[in-house]
Amino acid sequence: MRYSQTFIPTVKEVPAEAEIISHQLMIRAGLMRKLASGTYIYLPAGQRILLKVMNIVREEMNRAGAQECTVPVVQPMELWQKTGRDIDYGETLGKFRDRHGRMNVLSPTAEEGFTYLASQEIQSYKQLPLNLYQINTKYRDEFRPRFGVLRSREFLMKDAYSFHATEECLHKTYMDMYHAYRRVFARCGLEFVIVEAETGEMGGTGSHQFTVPCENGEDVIVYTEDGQRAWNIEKAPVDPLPKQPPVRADAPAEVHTPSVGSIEAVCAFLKARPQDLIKTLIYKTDEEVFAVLVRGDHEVNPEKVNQFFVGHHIELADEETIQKVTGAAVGFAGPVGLAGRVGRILIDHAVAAMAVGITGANKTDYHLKNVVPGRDFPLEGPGIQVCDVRNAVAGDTWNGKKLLFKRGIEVGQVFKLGTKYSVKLEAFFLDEEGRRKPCLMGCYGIGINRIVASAIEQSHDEWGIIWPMTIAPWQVIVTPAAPDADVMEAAERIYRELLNKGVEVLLDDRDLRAGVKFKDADLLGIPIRITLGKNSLAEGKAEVKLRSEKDKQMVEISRAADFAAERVQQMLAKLNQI
RNA sequence: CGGGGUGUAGCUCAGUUUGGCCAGAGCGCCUGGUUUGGGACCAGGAAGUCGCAGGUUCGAAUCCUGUCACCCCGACCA
Repeated sequence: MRYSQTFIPTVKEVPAEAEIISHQLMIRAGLMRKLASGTYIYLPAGQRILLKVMNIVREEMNRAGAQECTVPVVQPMELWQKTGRDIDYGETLGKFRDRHGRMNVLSPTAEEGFTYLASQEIQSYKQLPLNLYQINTKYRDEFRPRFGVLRSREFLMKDAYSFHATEECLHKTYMDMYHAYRRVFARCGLEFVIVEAETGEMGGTGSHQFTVPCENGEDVIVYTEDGQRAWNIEKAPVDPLPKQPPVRADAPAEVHTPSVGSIEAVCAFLKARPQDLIKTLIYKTDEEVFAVLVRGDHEVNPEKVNQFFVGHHIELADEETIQKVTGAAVGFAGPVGLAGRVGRILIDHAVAAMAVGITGANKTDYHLKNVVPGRDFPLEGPGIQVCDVRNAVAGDTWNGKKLLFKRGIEVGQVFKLGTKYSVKLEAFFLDEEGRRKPCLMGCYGIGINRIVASAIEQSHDEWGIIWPMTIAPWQVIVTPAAPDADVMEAAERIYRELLNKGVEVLLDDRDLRAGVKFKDADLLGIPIRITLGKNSLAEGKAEVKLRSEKDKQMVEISRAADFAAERVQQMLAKLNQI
């Protein structure tokens, strides 16, 4: 392709709207433009990259035995009402009413669509397993789109759904997909970490996330110091802390703490440290109010709490409920005398390990000091449980191994769904003995746009993007660096040779100074550049430079195309060989 | 949805506190010339209802009211 014929509008200045490097470079390199908050137009170079990623994903899905379909983006609301996800998804679910008054959903994911299909088509165990996927636009009306394409309202997702008669069969496909995912991300040139993930409200039986470590990631990865285990922070377990040696403590005493509700405020007021406090949070489900106790410097992990209320949605209680249960305003709840006033009390191990602490007094504007867990409030009894309900923090261990932390971008997730959707949408089959059973399901997602953004986050320098060969918009750029006709001619010849060899090559035939061409080539991140200048031409040589390396190499002009084509093959092979 | 911030030329921004002599700069774009291996130089030029709608005023980018959009933090998120 000739640069003069392309539409690659690069920009010098950093766009004001872009905060993180991948977002900045995607705009600066002319890959995309914003249409509205969280929605982007992909320009030709960006589109080429997306297509390359999609093709890698497609090849690996097909290799793993999944078959490609397409399910409509616009789906009837009734389908979503059957699974209850019209409610569960809340405001994030995009919907609109059509001219007939029917409500429609803009698909944020497609369990419903594929399970509907299975419910219509699958009758016998002989049809199983079945593994179907699509690569299609998804829409989520995010509260706050951000970080360019890392959290956008509209995005491309590869989503696969598998149907099985047995747990073993589900597990086999799950592992096939797991390995296919490893291949996908490796081929895209990404460094990634596989973490154990929470199955959340979906009540599934297992899940892994594929995460690209980088500063700008929204997810937190927790891993053991020996690298043997890794989790999403939502899932990461922690060892109970050692019980602190008992101290002589007087009976609990009320202290007047007017309007001092937050942890920081209490600390400042009582000259205490956050770890000396016991935080009491009041939660509710649709049928019960319960309390969670964590140390003042710890955070409740809602996913861990959720394990105790499978199938229910938990949320922080409203002011009115808190007032009713504790008899005090928000900020003054405490465990002393709380048993019996709430359905359950979950006490984090770290709280149980405390010798003495400060808590709310269940009385507005008062706290209690000298509170000794076990003495002043029970650590066991009906509805009372000491357990792991907080986020891991620096210094924590698991099985005695130190836990370390990293930020990351989630680019894929595999998930054993169980029968949640097949039961609700009646995707049943008859087994060998004629019994009617719901299909066991797995679902498997990959964020196509996120792969692109993470590749940039992970591979760039001060000049621009450095694409892995497998997903680069072009493999080679030929840059005539002088306006002379013979230089241009030599470049043309190399360009045609490369085209004939099937190399994806861009010829920078623009009437511009060499510096501008170099800047654009670097910004765009094309892996190999062949430069022709007056001097090198006089010596019969062309210069070959890898985007990822500083050094250039002089090659005989007659061999330049061959040389570059070989390098392309080597670089592709290196990424594809796994 | 709560908190903070920003809307002025295609882009990045100054000007708003203290209303008028204030429609500006750099980059980009167009024309001509010189230049030609790391975002060239000179000369000339086009380009903005100052987000939008009201209001105050002799006079509004600037003050007031409303509204919209965008960005950041938080809450939320298979």
